[in-house]
Amino acid sequence: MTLSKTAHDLVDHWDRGNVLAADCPSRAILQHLTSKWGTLVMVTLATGPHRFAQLRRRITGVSERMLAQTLQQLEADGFVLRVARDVVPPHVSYSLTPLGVEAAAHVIALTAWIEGNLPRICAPQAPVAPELTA
Amino acid sequence: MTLSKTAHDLVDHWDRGNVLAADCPSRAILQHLTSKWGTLVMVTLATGPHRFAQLRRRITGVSERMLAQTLQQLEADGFVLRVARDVVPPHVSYSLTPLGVEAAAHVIALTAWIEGNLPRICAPQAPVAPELTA
DNA sequence: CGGTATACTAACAAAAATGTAGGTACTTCC
DNA sequence: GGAAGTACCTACATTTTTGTTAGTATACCG
Repeated sequence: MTLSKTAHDLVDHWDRGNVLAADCPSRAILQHLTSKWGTLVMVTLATGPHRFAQLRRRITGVSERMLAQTLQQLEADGFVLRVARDVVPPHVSYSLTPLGVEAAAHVIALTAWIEGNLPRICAPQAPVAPELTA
Repeated sequence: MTLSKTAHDLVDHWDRGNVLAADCPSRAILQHLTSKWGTLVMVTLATGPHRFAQLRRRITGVSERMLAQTLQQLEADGFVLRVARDVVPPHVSYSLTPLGVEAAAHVIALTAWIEGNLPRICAPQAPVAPELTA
């Protein structure tokens, strides 16, 4: 009986993820973490807990809607922790969970590499491709 | 004259990127690398050169259109190299440039972490959030 | 000779992401 | 007292992304 299917393990046979498989849950997680704002939220929260408005000010360009949505998603995935104090002018604090800290380490490595190598990346090729710029 | 603006350096004063700034070019690069298919293409090409149809078969779920678009973008950014042999049934080979190899290392670290920790991520929380699942 | 494969592009359509505006309930600052 | 700040949500509008279908020129397989 060593090859039982254990049927429930992870909703499916994904005891180990495979992002190249379209229906593997790992792909959804990857999308959340690498979404336009998800990455930036992770990077920012890695520097310490932030309040909603505070995040919004640091991450230039996010709308309230997108920030809220992104935070909820990351919270659902277990990467960020939301702590709300029930006071009258609302006070909510967002921070990374232990799992979030691990994940953040990787996205930070990527963003840091990009930031540090921007000159190399922008310089040579990339002749201002007309429509691919955006 | 040590503080000249050198006006062109990087289209702007971005000698070092800052993804938190909305108009910093690093943010666009980040988007390309972390786009839905961009990440998967990088991961796949990191295992060696691939032809178009080959990539399409390995990355489950991409449409031809998206794959072509993604490849062009990554090529413009200087991460992938496209080599076309002008033969009648077209033969094109895609591979990572040295810059691409460096970038790929980071996205691979992230995807590998996710794949390896899927049980931890899916297990506890994430009670199948109704609409955030997708 | 008909079907399949290659590497795409163009045109059109549908779906998903994102932005905007307005509202809430109450407090602090000027 | 009026303005601004807090942390959001809801509805609506727009933008972006993604998918679908068809087409190209030619060669190989049976």
